[in-house]
Amino acid sequence: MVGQRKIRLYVTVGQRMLRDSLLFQLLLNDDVELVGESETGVDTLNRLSATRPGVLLIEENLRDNDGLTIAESALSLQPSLSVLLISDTPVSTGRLAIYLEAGIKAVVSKHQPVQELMKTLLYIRNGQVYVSARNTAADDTPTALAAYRALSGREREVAHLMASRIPVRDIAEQLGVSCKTVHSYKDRIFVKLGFERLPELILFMHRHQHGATS
Amino acid sequence: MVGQRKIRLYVTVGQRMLRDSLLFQLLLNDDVELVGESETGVDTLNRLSATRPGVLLIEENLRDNDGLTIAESALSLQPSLSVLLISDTPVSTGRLAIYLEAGIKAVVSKHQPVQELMKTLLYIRNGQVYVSARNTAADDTPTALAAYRALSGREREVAHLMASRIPVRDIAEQLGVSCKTVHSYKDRIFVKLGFERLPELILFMHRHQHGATS
DNA sequence: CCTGTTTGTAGGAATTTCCTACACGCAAAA
DNA sequence: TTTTGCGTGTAGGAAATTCCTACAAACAGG
Repeated sequence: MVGQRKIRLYVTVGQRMLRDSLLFQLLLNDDVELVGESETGVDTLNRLSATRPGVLLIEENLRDNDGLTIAESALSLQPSLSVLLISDTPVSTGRLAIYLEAGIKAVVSKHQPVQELMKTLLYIRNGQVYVSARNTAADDTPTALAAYRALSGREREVAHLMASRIPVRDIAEQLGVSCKTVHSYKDRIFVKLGFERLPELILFMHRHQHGATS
Repeated sequence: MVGQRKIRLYVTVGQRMLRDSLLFQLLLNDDVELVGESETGVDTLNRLSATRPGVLLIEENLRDNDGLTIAESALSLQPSLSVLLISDTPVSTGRLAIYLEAGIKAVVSKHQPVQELMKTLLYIRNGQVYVSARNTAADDTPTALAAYRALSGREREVAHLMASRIPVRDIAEQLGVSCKTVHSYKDRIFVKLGFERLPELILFMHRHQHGATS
């Protein structure tokens, strides 16, 4: 129901730290199967036929070459490949058009939240093109913010407590309800905000004041 | 026993994607409390006194200023601050000396694995200086690799299966042991390799061939 | 041969995740 | 105004996970 087969992912990102942290995120999703990774463009092209990825996640600026160029070569080698480009700067409409023209399925800028990357990845998994609503930076979590405002009172309380790392059992005690109930809130909050785990909530709450305890 | 109080962390990283993904990692640790984040140096200095962080994680190259300069200003404002600099390039000994001279507690390069960041953060939490064994890149996971070789046969089997995302219950079945046993292996593997969750193992296994299924 | 460590195996308790349930209240529809 | 329906506060169950502890057989030294 979720989607289709696993995403055979190849990642080409120069800096280890970024590559690692993106991978740690992406690999949390069961549907993502890492088939290869490189730091450079040529290496990527060399290993392409051996790894046969379904999606290539590639940085725009590689030290040996332009990600776009590499992507084009990769596409000619394996036309079924879905390429997701990670650009260093927000992408203008004009530039986006060039990318799409080249056969790239989506572009995400490094100025967008990580979650965008995962979302985009899921969208393009089957070869569809995906143009993010707003790669012009400016507004971050419009969706999540709206969703937050839609939380009920109780849900907000729990969200706030959770973001403060108060253990479920203590929250339950403080609110005078059972742990089960708190878990229910937790589930609902996560579903409503579209989060998967605590750090996302912590960060989100931190970024949006989220007011006082009560 | 673990350590001391929580780490009041301030993060200054320009690109949202990197900042987010680092934060998601760091916030997985209960001891890390995010007190603030900025994209720029001046903003960081402005918010310093209001947030009173214990550790400042700051990029070397900020768009408005040099991370080192900002760090120095921050240190003069709040001498107790532990600064952890994230450099874009591997750090030479000479450069390291300059940094330490300036009062910075540690430097991690973007070419090092993310885990280094967390490790370093924990080390410097109380103001100690921490010089990573090898920021000269070259060898990645020397520790983990050695640890991997030290795994017992059964442990390797389980590690391999887990890295393939085979569910615990299936692994148990395949090996003809109880789920509990598989969990024990899992625990031991994670302890031995120093990992915290599955993506780390998956990535590690992927990077080290680790041979066939059996 | 005695002893300490590793390895294969597993149990228990507490927590978490993922669902389902259900009464109540408010709101829109009829 | 009566009905129908959705959101909200509350909670239970099943399965999975985490974190410990246990323990016998194998092995490694001394």
